[in-house]
Amino acid sequence: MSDTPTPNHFIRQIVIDDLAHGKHAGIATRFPPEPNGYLHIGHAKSICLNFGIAAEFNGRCNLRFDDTNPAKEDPEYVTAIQEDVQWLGFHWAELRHASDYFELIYRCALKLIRDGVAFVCDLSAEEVREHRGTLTQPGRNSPFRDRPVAENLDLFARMKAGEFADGSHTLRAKIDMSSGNINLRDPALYRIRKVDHQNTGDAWCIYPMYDFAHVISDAVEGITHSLCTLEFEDHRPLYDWCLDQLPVWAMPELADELDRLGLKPSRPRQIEFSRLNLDFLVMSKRKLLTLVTGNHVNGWDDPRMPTPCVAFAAVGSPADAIRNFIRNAGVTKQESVLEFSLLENEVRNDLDVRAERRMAVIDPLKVVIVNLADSHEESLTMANHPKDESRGTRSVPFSRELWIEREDFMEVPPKGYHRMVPGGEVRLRGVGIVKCEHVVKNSNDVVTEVHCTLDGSTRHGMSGADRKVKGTIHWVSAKHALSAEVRLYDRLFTVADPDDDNDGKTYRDHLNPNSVRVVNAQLETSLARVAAETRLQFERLGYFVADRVDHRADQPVFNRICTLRDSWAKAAK
RNA sequence: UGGGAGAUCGUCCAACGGUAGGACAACGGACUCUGACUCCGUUUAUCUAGGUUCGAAUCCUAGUCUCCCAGCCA
Repeated sequence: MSDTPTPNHFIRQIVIDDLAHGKHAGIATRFPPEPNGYLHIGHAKSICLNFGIAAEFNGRCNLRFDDTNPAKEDPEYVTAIQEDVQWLGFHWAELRHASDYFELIYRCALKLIRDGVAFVCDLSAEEVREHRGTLTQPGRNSPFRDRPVAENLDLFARMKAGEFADGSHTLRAKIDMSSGNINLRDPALYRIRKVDHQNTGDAWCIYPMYDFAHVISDAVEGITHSLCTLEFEDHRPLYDWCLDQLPVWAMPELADELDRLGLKPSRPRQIEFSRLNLDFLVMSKRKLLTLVTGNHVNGWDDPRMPTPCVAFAAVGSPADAIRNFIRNAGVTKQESVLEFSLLENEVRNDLDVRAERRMAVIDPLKVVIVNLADSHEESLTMANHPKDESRGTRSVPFSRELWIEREDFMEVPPKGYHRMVPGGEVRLRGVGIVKCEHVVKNSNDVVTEVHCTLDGSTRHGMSGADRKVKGTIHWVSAKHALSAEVRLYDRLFTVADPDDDNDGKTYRDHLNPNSVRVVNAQLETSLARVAAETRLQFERLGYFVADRVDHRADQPVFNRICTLRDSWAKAAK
């Protein structure tokens, strides 16, 4: 979609160099989510990176579910994740599961045992922890570390056969209990979990750990560049150890299974990059889940959630804007927190060109044009887009009584105020210049009506129409107005870093009580005809989208995507 | 006190021994039938200290700060 050149970054450069040196015939990447939750905008970076690199260099990118922990996973998430990837505009070469490779991974484990570099350990989780040592002290060998190969083979077969209880045995790599890198202190490769798996059912009761399954999955799929986030940096030595021990591209005992699955293995390289973080948001799955279960938001598709497909689609952010935002954010190993305004900027840029304009009044105040007849009624023709004639025009009914935005009138204006004031003039968008002649108040001194006269010589198309006035305000004909529910969303948290609990407060203490405001708005009539999910600009207010599920012609519901930039509000504050 | 990684405007990203540049933000101005969009301008940065070099963000040395790791999670 973008016509700007792809910005370079260190991973892209590695790929370019690898290709230039003939290291690979073609490049292959993968996006490997665990189906244990919904994706959020942080994942979108990985999606854009992996699929983007593959697309740019005519490679392939698989969508692979890293489903090695059946207790936490659910098919609901595998469906949702696929939708997210597609919503972002990407297509996978193959849809795979790590669980597709359980047989291959099992045979790899067998080789490790035969080669004397893996053993069955009878230690409990607690005991393993005690043997592991600490960050500064080396661990101690398991008493089962030197079991003979035959015994390991037998025990591992019995683990697989279901003879042992969960947690009673593990298969562990035999590496180095004194390593400064804790991942190398004889890490677990397999554990027993007698639970059904969302993809393989009850076929297995032993499941490979991430470190073991992921590297083999990468290798058998022929992934050339295995891109992951920074926290896996110190797993890389284990990743490479597995590759050294298990040249899956040259293991005869894997041939039939590889063939069955149509796989062509090669040696992958792991490269780490920093996560995408946004201020005023939390990203951890646990915290997001709490927001949902604690009813702080209305479900995973609440527009305030940082989830890409469900929430961004719900709130109407175009996928293009998300992709541009991520492209502009770059790829580095530096940990960073992006300002939310970067995202908003992309959304506004995108919507400014694509969204048609309409008028809506969110906080109505009655205006009566006293020099028009009671029965006055006409139809004005207004452009749908100020910079794109091809978007056509629409007719907007105009009559004697209108709604304007309450904040567009002030009895005692501050200096610099360009809108309607007693005795002052202002332009009604598409109509002409009106002068405020009189104000009606109720017993509480609240303004209930503003009476104006319309200067006929300034009507649209007349010679006086060019006369300058400071302000132009939007309006809706009261007689024709459509009453509608409009949901005004704001940021979910009041502080830039809700995760910071140094002051003793948690992210829950920083929830914005006004993150959503539901109002009854008055819309121009044409808005009855828009389809759900249509994105529009309500002039001077912001970008809005017709709610994908709740919007109906007879009962319109719009969500605010974001406001327009408002330099007056800023100056007035 | 172990292992791994990272430090450039307020924020993010460039600069790969040769003028520290861009985006966003902020500020000022122009334009405007959206206080939008657009346009113009301004402010602000190389973690510190040494060294090498005609020349250092970049190379070397020594510090400092930040992040990650002690799941049979990923």
